[in-house]
Amino acid sequence: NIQYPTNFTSVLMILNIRKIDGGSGPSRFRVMMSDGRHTLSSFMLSTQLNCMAEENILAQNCICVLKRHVTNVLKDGRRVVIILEIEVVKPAGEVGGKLGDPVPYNEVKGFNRDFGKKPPLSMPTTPGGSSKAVPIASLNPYQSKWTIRARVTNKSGIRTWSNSRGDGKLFSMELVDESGEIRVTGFNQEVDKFFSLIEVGKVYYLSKASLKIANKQYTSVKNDYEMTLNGESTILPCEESCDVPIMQCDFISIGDLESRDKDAIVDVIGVCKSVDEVTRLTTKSSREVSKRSLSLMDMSGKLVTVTLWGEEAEKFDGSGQPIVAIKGAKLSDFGGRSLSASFSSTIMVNPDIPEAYKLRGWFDKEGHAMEGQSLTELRGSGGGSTNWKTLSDVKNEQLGHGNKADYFTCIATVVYLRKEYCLYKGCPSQDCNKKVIDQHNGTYRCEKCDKEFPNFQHRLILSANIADHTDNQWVTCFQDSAEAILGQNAAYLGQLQDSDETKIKATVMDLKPIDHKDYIKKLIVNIRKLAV
DNA sequence: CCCCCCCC
Repeated sequence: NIQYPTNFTSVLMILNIRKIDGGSGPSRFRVMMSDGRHTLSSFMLSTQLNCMAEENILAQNCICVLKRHVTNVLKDGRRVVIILEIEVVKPAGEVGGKLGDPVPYNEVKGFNRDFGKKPPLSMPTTPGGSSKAVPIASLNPYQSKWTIRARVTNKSGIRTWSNSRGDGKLFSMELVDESGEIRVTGFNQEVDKFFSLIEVGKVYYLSKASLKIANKQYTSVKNDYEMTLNGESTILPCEESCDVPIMQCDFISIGDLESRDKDAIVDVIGVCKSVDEVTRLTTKSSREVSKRSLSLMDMSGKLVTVTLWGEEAEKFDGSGQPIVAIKGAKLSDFGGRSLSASFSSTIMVNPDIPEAYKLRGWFDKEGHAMEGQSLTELRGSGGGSTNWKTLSDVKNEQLGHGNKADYFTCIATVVYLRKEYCLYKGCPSQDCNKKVIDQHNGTYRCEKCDKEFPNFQHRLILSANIADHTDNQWVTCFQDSAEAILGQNAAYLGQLQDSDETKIKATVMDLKPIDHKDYIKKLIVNIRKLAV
C-alpha cells in the first residue's frame, strides 16, 4: 500500500459521479474520469471538496483541470486517485455529451507502463533512509507506519485541564506540507517529550501518531483527521533547507463574510487601513487581557474590524498600512460582521505570498483612494444582521442567562427614568470611568487606577424602564446612551447639579375623597362660559 | 484525553 504523490495537471472529463456511503464518517464521492482515450473509475473526491459535488459544480460531462491529487496504489496494483484540488473549465451544461470514444484503462499494465520506469515524484527520504515521507493528505487512521515531513505553522502554549474524566496537560500545533495540513495534539508525557523541541516555522519529520476524525468546530485546518502524538511517535528536525510551504490558507473575500454564518472559522487577507491603540480590559471572568482592533480592506472594497487579543494585540505593528493575513479568524455578528483572532489563529504581517503582493499592488495603485464600506458598523441600528427582539422574546429566550453577554436590538418607549442618581463622579483618566471615592479633602481616589486625583469627571449611569407592546424591561444606560436619552451631556448636567440647587417643592396639604356633586357643578359653570 | 476564543 504505497502512495505516490504527483503534481502534474490533467484535463479530464467527468463521465460519472456518485455518492457512496461513508459509514460513520462523511459521505464520499466516487468519480469516473476520461482523458478522451481512456476511462478510469477509481477517482475519489477528498471530502473537503464534497460541496463541489453537492452543489453540482462537478457533474457528468463537465470538463475539469485536475490540479492536485494523491495516488494510492494498492497491493494488487489498482490505484485510487484522491482529488485534492480540481477546477471546472467547462460546466456540464455547455458540453453536449461524452467526448471521444474512451475505453477502460488497463490499470496494472498501465501502471507498469507509465510509472514503472520513472521514479514517483519528489517526496523526501525519511531520516533512516529506508522509506519515503508520505503526504499529509494521504494520512488515515488505518495505517500506522508512516513518516511525514512538514512545517509547523502554529503552536499553542501548554494548557492544563481538569474535568470529570480526569485532568492533564496538552499542547497542539498545526503542520503543513505540499499536500495539505493537519492539527496535532500532544498530551502529558508527549508534552514533556516534544513541546520544547517544536519551533514555529521549522520543518520536522514526524512518524507514527494516532489519527482520528477532526472536530472542525474550533479550527480552519482543512483535514478530515487530526493527529494525537503517542508513545510510538517520533519527531526529528529536518535540517536541510527545503521547499515545504509556509502555510496553507484558503482566503475568502471580505465582502463574502456577509454571507457566512456566525462563528465560522475563516482565513482572510487585507490591507490594514487603520489600527487602534492597544487597551487593557477585564473580562467577565475577571481576567486581564490586552485588546487591539484593526480594520482590514481587500479588493471587494469592503472593510471589516478584526480584534486581536493578548500578546498578538500588544506586539502588532500596523504602521505603513501593511498587508495582514489571518488564518483561522472567528466570524462574529457584532456590529454586523466582525472578526476575532484568538488562540487558534495565525497572524502574518506582509507575508511572502502571491495574494499579499497582488493586494499591495492593488492598494497602492487604486485601493488607497477608495473609502471602502465597513461590514462592522459600531453604532449598529438598522444594520442588516442586527438581532431584532421584542422584550418578551428577550425574556422567553432567556437572553443574558448564559456565560456570555447577548446583544439585541429592540424598539421601545421610555416609560420611566430614574433620574435621581444618574450622575456619578468618575475617574478623570482616559478610558477608566470607574467611580471615584470622594476623600472629602479635595482629592478623589480611583481604586482601579490605584491613584488619587485633584479632580473627577461627571459621568452618567441612568436606570430606565422601557416598554414595547409585549413587555417592559429595566435597562442601564451608560454615558453615551444616557446622554442621547436625556438630550444633554454629562458635563452640563453635572454643572447644573453643582451650581443650580433651585428646586420647587410641592407639598400635599390635605387629601379627601372627591365630592362629585360639587365638582360637577364647577364643570357645568366652565361649560356655560364656553357657550357664550 | 482538549475545544479557553475574552470587550464593546
